[in-house]
Amino acid sequence: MLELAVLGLLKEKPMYGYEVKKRLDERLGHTWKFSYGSLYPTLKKLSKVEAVELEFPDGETLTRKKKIVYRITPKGEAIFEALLDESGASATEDREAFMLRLAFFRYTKPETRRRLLERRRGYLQDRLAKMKESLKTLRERVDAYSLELMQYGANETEHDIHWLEGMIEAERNGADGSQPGTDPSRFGVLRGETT
Amino acid sequence: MLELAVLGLLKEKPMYGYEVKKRLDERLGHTWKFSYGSLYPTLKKLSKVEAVELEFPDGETLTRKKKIVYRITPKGEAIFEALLDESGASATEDREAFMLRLAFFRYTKPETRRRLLERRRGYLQDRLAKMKESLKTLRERVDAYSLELMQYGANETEHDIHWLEGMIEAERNGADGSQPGTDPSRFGVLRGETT
DNA sequence: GTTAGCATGTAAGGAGTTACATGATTTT
DNA sequence: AAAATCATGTAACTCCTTACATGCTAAC
Repeated sequence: MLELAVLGLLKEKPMYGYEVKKRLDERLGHTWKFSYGSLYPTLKKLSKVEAVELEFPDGETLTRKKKIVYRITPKGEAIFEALLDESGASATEDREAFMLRLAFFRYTKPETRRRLLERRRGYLQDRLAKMKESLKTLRERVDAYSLELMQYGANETEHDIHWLEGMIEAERNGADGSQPGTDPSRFGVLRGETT
Repeated sequence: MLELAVLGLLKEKPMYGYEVKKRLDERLGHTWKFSYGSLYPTLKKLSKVEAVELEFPDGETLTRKKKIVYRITPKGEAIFEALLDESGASATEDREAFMLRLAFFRYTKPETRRRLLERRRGYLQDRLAKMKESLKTLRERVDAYSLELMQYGANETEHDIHWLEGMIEAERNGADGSQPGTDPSRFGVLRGETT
């Protein structure tokens, strides 16, 4: 996960490790968090397989400590694509994995996007049906707190299905040749202007 | 997490490991999942510290394989309470940890419940403010997919704050002596009857 | 001049997963 | 009699966290 996220972000521009974390927190912090204790080892690992290269902004040699800019290499781009493709069950069943893929949708083919969105929708529809079943049979047998939690889950799932539906629709209306991810009007299904 | 969940569920009645997983999936599967590969080692660990005791339903000795009922012991109840109490930052900042606590609210004092709910609300309010800030500054700099993701996050957070507000209110109206978790009318903030 | 935030890293360990392996029981 | 589901378990491994450690730089 972290490798995919880091490479995906470095595609935008070279960055410090610190900045990588800050930006990923901004965009994905809602769904997925990680610590510096996993970030730096990951960057190290990526540089060991030559997916990223290091740069020292002061012009000093590598003896100088602190402040390292990481830049993605062509090999890194290839690894990124491989990781993005390798989206088996995890990318549809795991919320975090799915959201991470969504964050990098602009690097995927329209067809890949549609497939992922529809699989996720299908999975959630399935789960929603099961949740409603459980709610029916358990309504009298569990306490109010557990029930509230289950109801919350069902509501959220329903909401998510709606959201996905809107995005699938938007993909359909924009997938005929327009550049991916440049037209904001295709989205905003749930926008509701919170300001 | 798993230890807390398993002990909490076993407080209801003795069960097979298999049943433990099924029931936890029903109630918490929306937020939190686990595999049998972690369940059985956990049960083993719990029995090693005498938090649970084993029972063989066929009346056979332990030579007989398969089908083991686990029953929580007084020591297990103590461990459960300790784990439930030890809710530092994780229980308010980590969605899964918070939801797990919520599932066992009926075993906590009204005061503990109020504290947890309010801390979680405070945390989400904080994050929402930061998310809105990010949205403002990033609106022109990131692609539509990332933006949609961030907007989704903000919407969901707002929704969650509302939900918590309803529960805090419900706690206030029901915390004056009524048995915890027995009056379903205190809830249903988001119910909306999905059937 | 001290607090807050920027910036990087490591060692030990926790909490799970995946894949495998086995066999009983129920349903079709 | 085959397939699904019930039921239990282990070994190797992955991914990440926590706690620690260091030092720079900007703001107040």
